[in-house]
Amino acid sequence: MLDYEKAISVAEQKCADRGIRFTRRRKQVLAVLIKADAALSAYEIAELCDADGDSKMPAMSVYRILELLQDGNLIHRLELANKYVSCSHISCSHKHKQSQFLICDSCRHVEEIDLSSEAVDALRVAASAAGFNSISSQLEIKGWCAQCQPSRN
Amino acid sequence: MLDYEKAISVAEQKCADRGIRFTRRRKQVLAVLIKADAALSAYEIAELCDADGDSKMPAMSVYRILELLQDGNLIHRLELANKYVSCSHISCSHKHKQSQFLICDSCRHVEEIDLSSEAVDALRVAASAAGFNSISSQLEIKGWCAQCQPSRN
DNA sequence: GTTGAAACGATATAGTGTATCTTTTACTCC
DNA sequence: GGAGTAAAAGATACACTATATCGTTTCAAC
Repeated sequence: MLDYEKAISVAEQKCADRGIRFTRRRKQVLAVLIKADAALSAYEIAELCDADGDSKMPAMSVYRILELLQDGNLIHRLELANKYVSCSHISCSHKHKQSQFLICDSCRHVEEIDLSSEAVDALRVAASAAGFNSISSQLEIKGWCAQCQPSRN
Repeated sequence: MLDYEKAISVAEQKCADRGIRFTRRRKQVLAVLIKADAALSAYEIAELCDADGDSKMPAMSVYRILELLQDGNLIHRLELANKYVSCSHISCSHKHKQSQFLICDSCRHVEEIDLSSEAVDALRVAASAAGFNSISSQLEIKGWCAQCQPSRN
């Protein structure tokens, strides 16, 4: 899990750089995602904000804020399963054009990994052979983490 | 695109083997998927059945039939994009435990490919290093086919 | 304080999918 | 051929994910 305090301060700085506010709502959403350390749906995020805070978080706000956080590279949207996860590189200077995710099909824990360039090249070659000139910079792979044994395949 | 007649006859045989009927509705859904040669949503399939046939195809029936066809390994469900596609191996004896798909983000054309064992191994190794003991037997990769240039990444 | 843009709230609605119950179809047994 | 039976299909309701739109609030600059 990320260093929470550091991630929040980085997020504050990034918002300042973009000339936008890092409001209570935005902080709530990011905090929930960081603390969850798993992929959450927008509505799950709203519920956790409700539980955490004082006032009700509308789902619409969550969607707006998720989009904003995504534009700031603070979170990622996982298309497999329609869920969202905090970027594991918020608080490091590491630039990453590519995003690769392992998603546990059981507990939804997400690991953001760096595939070897050989592995990525192998995918590109296979894609090229099948007539695909380019592949997405985001790769999502479902699996089962060490804590969860595969129940199905 | 698949040999339509052959694929249908194989599907008939597979249903007979399972002791279930290959009804008009089931044939309609499979036929639409084979002829489309692209990933379709359940509701798109229903619409195409409507256009093709004489009576209205209810969406619920489509979902039921898709599940049944999937159980018979006649089609695949693509979780990226919530769409369905006919199995490219319907009419060949080729057994495939693994399924790997390239999905064009623009035209939704799907290629079912066979990754080299080296590429798959590289993914497994990376997953293992990140604490994932096993990965899904279905891999979905978004990209852009030769006809569609990448508009975004 | 006024103003204006950003942020948020609220409602409506579209798309995807599941649950449940009823009706129809088709096969078997007589 | 007709009744009984189970599979298949129809129909309705509803949950979840997501977007569109419009009104309201907040906050910083002036």
